[in-house]
Amino acid sequence: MAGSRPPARRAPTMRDVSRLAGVSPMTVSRTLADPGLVSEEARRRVLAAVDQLGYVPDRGAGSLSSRRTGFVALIVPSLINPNFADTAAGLTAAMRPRGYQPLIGVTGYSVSEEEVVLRAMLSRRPDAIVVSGMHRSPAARDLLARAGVPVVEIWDRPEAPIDRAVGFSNYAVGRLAAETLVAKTRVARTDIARSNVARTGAARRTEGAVRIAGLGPARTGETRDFRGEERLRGFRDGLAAAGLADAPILHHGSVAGAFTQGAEAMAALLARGGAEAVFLVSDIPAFGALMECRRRGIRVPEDVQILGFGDFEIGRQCVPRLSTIAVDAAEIGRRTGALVLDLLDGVAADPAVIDLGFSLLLRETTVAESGG
Amino acid sequence: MAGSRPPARRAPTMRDVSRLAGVSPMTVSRTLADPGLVSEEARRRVLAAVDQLGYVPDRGAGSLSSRRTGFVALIVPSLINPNFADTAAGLTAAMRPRGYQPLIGVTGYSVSEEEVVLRAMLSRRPDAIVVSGMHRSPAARDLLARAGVPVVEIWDRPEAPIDRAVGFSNYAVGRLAAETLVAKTRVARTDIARSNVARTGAARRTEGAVRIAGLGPARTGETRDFRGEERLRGFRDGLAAAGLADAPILHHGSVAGAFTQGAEAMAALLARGGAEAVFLVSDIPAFGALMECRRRGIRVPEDVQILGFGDFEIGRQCVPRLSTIAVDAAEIGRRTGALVLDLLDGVAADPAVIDLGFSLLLRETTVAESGG
DNA sequence: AGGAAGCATGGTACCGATACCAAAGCAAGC
DNA sequence: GCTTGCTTTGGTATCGGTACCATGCTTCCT
Repeated sequence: MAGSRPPARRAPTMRDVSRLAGVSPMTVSRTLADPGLVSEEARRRVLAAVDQLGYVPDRGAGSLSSRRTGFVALIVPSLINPNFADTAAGLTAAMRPRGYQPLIGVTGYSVSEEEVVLRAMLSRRPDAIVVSGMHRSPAARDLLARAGVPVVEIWDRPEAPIDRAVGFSNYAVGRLAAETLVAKTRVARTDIARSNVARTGAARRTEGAVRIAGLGPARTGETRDFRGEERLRGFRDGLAAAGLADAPILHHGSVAGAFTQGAEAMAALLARGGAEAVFLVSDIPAFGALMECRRRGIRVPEDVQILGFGDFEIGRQCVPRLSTIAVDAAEIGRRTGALVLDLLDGVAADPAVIDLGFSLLLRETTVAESGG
Repeated sequence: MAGSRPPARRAPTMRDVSRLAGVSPMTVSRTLADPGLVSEEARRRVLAAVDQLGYVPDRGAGSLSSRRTGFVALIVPSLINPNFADTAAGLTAAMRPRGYQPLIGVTGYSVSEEEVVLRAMLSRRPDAIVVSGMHRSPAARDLLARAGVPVVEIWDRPEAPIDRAVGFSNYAVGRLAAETLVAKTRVARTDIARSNVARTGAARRTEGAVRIAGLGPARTGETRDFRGEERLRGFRDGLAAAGLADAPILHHGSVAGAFTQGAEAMAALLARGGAEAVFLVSDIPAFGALMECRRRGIRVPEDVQILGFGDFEIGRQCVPRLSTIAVDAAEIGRRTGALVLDLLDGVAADPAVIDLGFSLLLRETTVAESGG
């Protein structure tokens, strides 16, 4: 009958293989771990026995003895966020050929949950730990510092890393966003003045205070998007440096359902009088904001310019294509994987902090450079 | 200096805790596993020692002895696909409160890779295995059947499950898609005839053969999206049942970069004369197709109706909102988690195959029911 | 020829927890 | 008072591998 399992007869062990092959268990172990150590003849017999029995080694048992588990803990806020999914995929791809298995822990952006997840990971004795961001509870930081294995903080650029870091400065992303929108607003006004369009909205925009807004996560509550907050902080500072200290910065709620949050934040901004240009801390809410504009017949970029962050696939595909500040999420994963492998091999030549940087991708939700 | 780790002094063991607390290791073990078994006094002393030493039990060692690892293997084609990410999140949420750790394996839709990943998982001796879909290599199926632990196939509705299954019939989804588009095409023609619009394209559509198309994955190659293929098969059969056996079914390539694939497939379809209505096997390429239409000034749903699958967040947010056939990906994960817990507790009351069904969500990329 | 060095193999002692059984301590029942 | 049974605790073996050391044999060198 479907649904029944064979009575769980014990899986064959190395001892079973060794008996069948007529060698000692040690020879079986060596054959599987480093075939070069055993004779051609022994290897042949062992592999035949492995095949015949369908033997799959128990790495848990091996780990206990060798004190290497082959696990790499990866703790991220969410797997739904394509950025972290990409990073997880990149890390996995880099490490699986060497037999490492990622242990993925998801915190749901919760500070307290990170600690719980971290404890669960540590009980599996990972050979290395990869965590996102640089902000965490003191207890969590302490657990990491005492873990006795390589620790890599990713997706940020800590001043004082616990051990290593692979990422970029979220604060600098925000600064660049501010500078970009300040410049683009100037371009837009020039274009409008030059083309002498008599539309009310456009006409109004060529005079008066520059209106640039930022939309990002709230800085309170149990769930926190610290990296988004950093970008928003950099953005605010960047605007202040350009003399726009009173620019509206609107905060939306929890990071879950980010599409909707972007739409709602944009609606709130419009209710407050709108803006000429808006920075959103992620492409996901930026897409939501873009769609909100479309629903209301607000033209992008003519009426409102939109700048996102992350270079998500969705921003490349939508119409108009989203201008964004790009980071290579998969590369963060791959680079972290390579670094971890080096550290585990004792070949740690890299600097403590690897800054992968970011790049500005001006597409269709910001205005083009003023021609001539 | 940043980047240096403390010399990896051995982590404290249960023995260290027992010495500090003045009890035997067994009492420590019991305190942690089932506190009700030890006296108030002993429990207090043990917990204090645990706290003082920062002891984290080694579950690998425990597993070896108890023959329960607390791992649940989850093998999916991709984590980038939000559907599987949602399912993974749902499964994780359901199982973590009971101390189970998901071991996520990603196959990249590759048949041969699934076998490799499965072997890697088996070497960790998971207490249960969850795999997506029902199509796999004979060797992989054999490994699963002999694993000696509960096996749950998800995201499909196998006739002969290896053990258990939680999902829905992808074939039936395709049939429903066909029926839906046949009906919707009739509605659209009626509307157009009634409103007497003189537009060339519209006029042409009220006569001649119904043109309904399907866009989905190729059925060859090393990477296969079997579930998408099933939906497309059901769609083709559904059209044939409606007398449209010669409807164009276009296949796109690898499942990676599905946004672009949808756009390209739509472009190819338009090059072949277009269609009145199109079914795409996932919302991701459906969104790509929708944007391709927008780039070309083709109106949706007036000129082309689009129906997707999956009810992804993106389809809820985009303009126009995507009509789709919805499945609850997170619920598949949660339900699977609950089933696995029951099986591990020996409370297996559920039927071998749990069909969660699906539902039709008619939003804005298909025409509304004809008024009156 | 004698000894050093290297290769292939095996034996033994763990790794750090839990299962299982034994036993001590104590209260209740006759 | 002694047995019975429950609660609480501890000792010992073991889970399935690998580290480490020892051994037998061959090869090569002086």
